[in-house]
Amino acid sequence: MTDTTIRRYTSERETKEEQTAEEKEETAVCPECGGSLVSDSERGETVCEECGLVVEEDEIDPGPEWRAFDASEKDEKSRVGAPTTNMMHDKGLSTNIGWQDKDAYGNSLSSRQREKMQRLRTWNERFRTRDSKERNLKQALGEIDRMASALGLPENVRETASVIYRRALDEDLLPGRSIEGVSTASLYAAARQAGTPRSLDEIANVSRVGKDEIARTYRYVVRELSLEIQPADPESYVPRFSSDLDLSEEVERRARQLLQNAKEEGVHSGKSPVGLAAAAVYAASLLTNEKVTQNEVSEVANISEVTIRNRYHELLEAEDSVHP
DNA sequence: ATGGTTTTTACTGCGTC
DNA sequence: GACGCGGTAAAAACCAT
Repeated sequence: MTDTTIRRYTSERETKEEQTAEEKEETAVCPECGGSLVSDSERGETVCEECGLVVEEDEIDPGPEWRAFDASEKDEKSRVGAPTTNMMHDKGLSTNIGWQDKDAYGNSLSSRQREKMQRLRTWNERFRTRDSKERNLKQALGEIDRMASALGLPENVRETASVIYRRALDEDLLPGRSIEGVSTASLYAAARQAGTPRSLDEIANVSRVGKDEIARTYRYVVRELSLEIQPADPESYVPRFSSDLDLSEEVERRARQLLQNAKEEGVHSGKSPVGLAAAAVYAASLLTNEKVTQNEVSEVANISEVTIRNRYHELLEAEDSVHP
């Protein structure tokens, strides 16, 4: 690294001291060979140009964290100013009006002035939070949209999800939770409400937050907004699975029938709806001679083959006891 | 935290192509 | 021999308490 780079780091605020210090360093000589020394601020070392001897190590780099190539980058990357944070809706950049009722010189304000400042504080706060909610919403809706299209969910589900999110926002459910998490939970809830459920795993795959956080947030949102969401109906998975497996309408119809019988027999309780649906599709494919393997079904349903086996036996038993 | 239930994992044996 | 299928035991995950 040459000294031109060093200059660039500090060009804006080069002071006399820095310049003289720099010159002193460059005119210093290597104790080994007498060659001139060069400081490499990127490595934090001072080395001899001639023999490569490292004279100083672990120096502190006085420059900004990264190289800046133009004025705007310099603004972003300089060490000056309060750190921005995502913890606050506006990254901590908005204006706050102090509470002390002092002017810039520290003198107390007249009562008239005090009232004025109080009104300003009130309005400032109002605008700021309204803006923040809108920004928040905008981001969340974008996120919901992204995930919904990734999952192939229709328009009405997105609508429902945004409504849920908006309610969560209005009820002040957001503090302490991430926008990502709440929007994902809203989408999950909406998909279930609309009868086109996606499993937690599928949702987690397209979301930026992990499965457990989604589940936690989902429970919370459902409870706080007292949303009524029934456990997913196995039948609602059937169309998706059968179309993923290129199966006919006939199979789909048969699978539904199996599930309805099972429902009347009360076979499913506590069993995962996805497993039931997968088993029904598999059983139906056998009954209609459009065989798919257990493995294929387990792939599209994200369920183990063992579960499919267990469930489809139960389904067939239920079918027998209803039918001849 | 705990215990009961369900699901998954891993392994095995059997029959078929 | 690879594949599909069935079964089992033990581990892991889930859920209500």
